[in-house]
Amino acid sequence: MISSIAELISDRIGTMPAGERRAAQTLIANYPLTGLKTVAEFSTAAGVSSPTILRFVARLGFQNYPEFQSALQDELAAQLQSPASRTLNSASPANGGAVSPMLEATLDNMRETFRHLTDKQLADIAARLAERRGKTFLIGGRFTDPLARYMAAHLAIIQPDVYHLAGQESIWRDRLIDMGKRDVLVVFDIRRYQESLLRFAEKAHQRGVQIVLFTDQWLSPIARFARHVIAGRTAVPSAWDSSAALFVVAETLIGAVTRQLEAAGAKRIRDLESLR
Amino acid sequence: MISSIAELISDRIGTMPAGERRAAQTLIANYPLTGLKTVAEFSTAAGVSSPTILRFVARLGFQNYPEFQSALQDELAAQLQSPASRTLNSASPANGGAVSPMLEATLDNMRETFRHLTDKQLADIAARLAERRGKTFLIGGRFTDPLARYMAAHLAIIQPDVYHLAGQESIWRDRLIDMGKRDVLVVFDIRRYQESLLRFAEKAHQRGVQIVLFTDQWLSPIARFARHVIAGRTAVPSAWDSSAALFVVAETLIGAVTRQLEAAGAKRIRDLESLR
DNA sequence: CAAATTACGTAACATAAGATACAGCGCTCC
DNA sequence: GGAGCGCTGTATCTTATGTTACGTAATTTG
Repeated sequence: MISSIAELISDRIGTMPAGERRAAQTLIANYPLTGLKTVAEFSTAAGVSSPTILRFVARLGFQNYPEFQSALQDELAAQLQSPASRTLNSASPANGGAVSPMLEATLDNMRETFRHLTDKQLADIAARLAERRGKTFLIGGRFTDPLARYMAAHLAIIQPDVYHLAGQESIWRDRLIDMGKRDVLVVFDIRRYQESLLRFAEKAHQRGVQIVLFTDQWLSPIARFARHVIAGRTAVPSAWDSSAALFVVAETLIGAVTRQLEAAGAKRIRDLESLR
Repeated sequence: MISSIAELISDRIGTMPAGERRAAQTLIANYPLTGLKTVAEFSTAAGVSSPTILRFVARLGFQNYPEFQSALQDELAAQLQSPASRTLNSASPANGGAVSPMLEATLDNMRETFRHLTDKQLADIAARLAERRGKTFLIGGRFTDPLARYMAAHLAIIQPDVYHLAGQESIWRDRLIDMGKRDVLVVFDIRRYQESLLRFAEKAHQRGVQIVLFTDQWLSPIARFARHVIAGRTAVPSAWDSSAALFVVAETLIGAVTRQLEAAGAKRIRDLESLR
């Protein structure tokens, strides 16, 4: 079974004429980057003419050059998104037993998620959430609503005016009237994206509410209205998508906000304690 | 020092207008592949127009789009040649910030949690949950209730008689009357352990209910009554404990139960779809 | 050794890509 | 509430990219 283009090439390189073989070797030499460049660049890199390159990709079975490039990009995307295959996880060496591939995938998802997330982004979002000028609303979809609850439960302790929007759509909608420019709406929405959330986010956006979106790597349509977008990896060997990466980001944010509000928050926590 | 384009983007994303920010977010979401496609593809992926993409790359300091793509390719080439540096340097190398320790601690927690958890234990619990002789109840504490909800939301799809116990203590207590030997109660309880949960678990235990307990490494007193105990690591450099490890265990279990119920579950899911 | 076939490059072509000009709109700031 | 500014999208244009046709050179075969 031939799965990658590299394999396909080495499979057929024996039957190729000289010029095309040079093209093949050049591509393999620093795969797959040469293939992502233009035909002209590829051809000069290989020291052959453009038509030779085109005949080369035609021989591989592609209809035209763009199709060939798309295939390479897809392959690259698959590689970049699941480093699992190559990353011989150094941190869990003494693991003779087949520990859950689920765990491995989840750990990879988290690393990947944070790789695409800079400290600055997180700090910006934390600052926004810590800024006590307005209210904070949290809402989630079918499976992600618990994440919204989790975050709300923590934030509500360290600062006032934190509200989790639960229940029926009509209930949230009525809360829109309380929402304005100074407020923040945290939305969790992963595939399959929910129409109701989109409608709600749009209306909130129209009212000037700043939206922080937690979504998956394919980006919920709500990204359109969001001030900040956090794209978490969700792919795991299961029938369900994993929200674990988003959960960790949420915890990280909770920690960051807590740190920023330390002074004020500490007093608040003392006050809360004394209320019990 | 700004070394990668991803950093450059997150550095300037704050100063960008809405449309360009969407472009930036889309690119970061699956970096760098979107940037290697054509302007048209990039623009539709981001939901903006082509000129916005071009303005975006111009703002990053590139003369034109091809120059931008070349830069991305160079970066990718460097990455592909030394896969080791990928996981290390990542998108946030200069990590004076407090983000990475949080992630590292969380990842360690998960590894530790699973190290103390055998495949057999997980399989046993999954089997118990998949066994459709009785009902499944889920309940959680102040911060862990969302985990119970999350698990309930998934289990309820693949099998009947799954109930999340929410709201006031008196409400759960009344549900005890429906619970018996054939039933399973999943409890989430981490420090500071809640009296109310303990009381409830004890009564359920007296009625012969099988208890599956998610707790921290210090073990909630409910462990005394539990048939299965999952002890997750919770320590992170934050004012709060982390429930992330328990979350991942929960997801793993959801996956395992789903697999066991595959045949029956698939039919059930089809039936559900047809109800919409 | 000669003839035919295949491979390769040059050059012209068509197409699709990136770039630009401009107008409308929304937003912010008086 | 009004004026100004800045952002965004549509439509147009230009560039350069991929593609094809054709002639020449190399290679193989009878």
